[in-house]
Amino acid sequence: MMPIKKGKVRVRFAPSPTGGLHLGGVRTVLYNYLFARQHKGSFILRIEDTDQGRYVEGAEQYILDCLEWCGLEPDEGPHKGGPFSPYRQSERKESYRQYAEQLVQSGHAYYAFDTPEDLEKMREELKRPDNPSPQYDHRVRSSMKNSLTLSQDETDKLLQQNTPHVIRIRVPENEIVSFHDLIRGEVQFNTNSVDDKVLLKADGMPTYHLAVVVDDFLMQITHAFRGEEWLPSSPVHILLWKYLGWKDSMPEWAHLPLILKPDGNGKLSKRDGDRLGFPVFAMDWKDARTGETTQGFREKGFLPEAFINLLAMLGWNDGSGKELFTIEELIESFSLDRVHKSGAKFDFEKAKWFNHEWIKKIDTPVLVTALQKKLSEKNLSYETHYLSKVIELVKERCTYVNDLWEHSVFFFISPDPDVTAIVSKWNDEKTTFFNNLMEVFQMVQPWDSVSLEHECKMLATANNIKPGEVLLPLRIMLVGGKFGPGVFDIAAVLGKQETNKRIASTLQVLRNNKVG
RNA sequence: GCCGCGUUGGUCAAUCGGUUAAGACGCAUCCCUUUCACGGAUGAAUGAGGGGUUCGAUUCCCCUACGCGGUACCA
Repeated sequence: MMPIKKGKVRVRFAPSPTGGLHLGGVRTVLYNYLFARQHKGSFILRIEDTDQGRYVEGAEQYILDCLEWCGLEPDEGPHKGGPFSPYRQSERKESYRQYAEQLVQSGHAYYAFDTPEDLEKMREELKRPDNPSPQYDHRVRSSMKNSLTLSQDETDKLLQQNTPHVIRIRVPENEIVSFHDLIRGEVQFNTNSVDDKVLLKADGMPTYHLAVVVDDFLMQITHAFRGEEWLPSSPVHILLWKYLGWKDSMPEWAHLPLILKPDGNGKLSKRDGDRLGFPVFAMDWKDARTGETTQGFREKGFLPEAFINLLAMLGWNDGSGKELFTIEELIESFSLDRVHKSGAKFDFEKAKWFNHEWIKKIDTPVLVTALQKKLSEKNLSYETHYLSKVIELVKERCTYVNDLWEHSVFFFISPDPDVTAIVSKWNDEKTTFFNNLMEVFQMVQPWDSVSLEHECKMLATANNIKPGEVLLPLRIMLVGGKFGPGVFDIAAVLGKQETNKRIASTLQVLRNNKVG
């Protein structure tokens, strides 16, 4: 059993506005959500709606739509408020400066007046083959223009003149920062390899480093889950919790393994999806810069249940070999100590398998609704009862929800039978047989698959025809080609009138064909 | 370069010192189905390398190799 902090569990998800909700992002939300639900806690959505200081149109709505589709409803968030409003980054920006100033007062941060050019010059001058990217750290800060090297008067003067400046954390020399990660155990860093990260930018906006710590503290977050790419900056965050005097309120950390591209290694990116032909976003994602839209899992025809299921299994399992989980079962059995340490390559074939399984498993009405939507696009309308029967027959052959239509068109539109496969073997005996079959079908009671098959085969035997010789023709008459579920199942659903109508019309086609 | 994290079949992975090293996806073959799928059966395929510790290491420790992540006034 995982040691849980005292007090109510509070977890948060804080997506950036420019990335779309990709696989890794959704998995992070999912694990947050599962953990919160399991511990009867709160799942908080804190949204970043600005990028480089500019408001990103539609970012918030996109995130909310994705979460809704996935069924991962936050308990607190920008759209529904909560005790720690506001939940939008753009509405919180005013409050960060005081915390940065507080750190300056206590000696754990300092003002830095270096211009971007100064920084570039420093990096260029200190660059060595064995140190290609020099950091602004305890070794170099003494030779830079900041409140540690300037006198108090000079500093005050620069501040009064509104000289552009940032506030940087003053990382101590040669100290060990260690913390416990719920997934990785004890993790240690020597502060000598940690640089003096900017906390407050020249435009007055906080960097992520300051913002997460302040926000997590103010929102009383108890458990912080994020991608493994954040592990290297965690010592900065730990130091901030300590220097702000909040060490006792620091959340438990969990750095989740990365989701990797299927070929080669490396983090999965949007480009990999484009390149390899599969979605990486939960829903269609329109890139604000290029105006390009990339297809999402929803639009591709994935069931949210399947999407959630496959994502949950990418980095976690319950140890029993079970792979199909409902969200309730996931809440029940999820545990952080069974989350893997290493990244998992995304396998789209396996993702398709999950969806296929879920299409077979999900309640028919869900699929009926999906099919109805497609039908209304075609200006067709059928009653639910009929659609349910159709879906029962075709769902097991569908990988995507969108396949339902293609696999069932012939139930709604009379096919144009492709007689090429049967015309060469056609003869008068078969014409007679099918004429008789229509008469037999007219009488058959009850109109179900078993009776139809029985009557058809009886008639064939009586006419000295092998059943196999008439089965393919019958299929082509009813569905138009060599595909689809069992012929008699199809006939049973189509009904007496429609079945006979299709037999008759194909007979007509064959007659014309012969004449022609 | 430095710092950190990781390494069981092609992929996802079980094993928490003793197993013929599960299972799933994919692949191959066969069966079922007088279509196509579904389904069933079978098969090929795995502990990065080297040292320890131990009666015994895939499992614990160290080194090496490899991979990934970070090294920004991006997140």
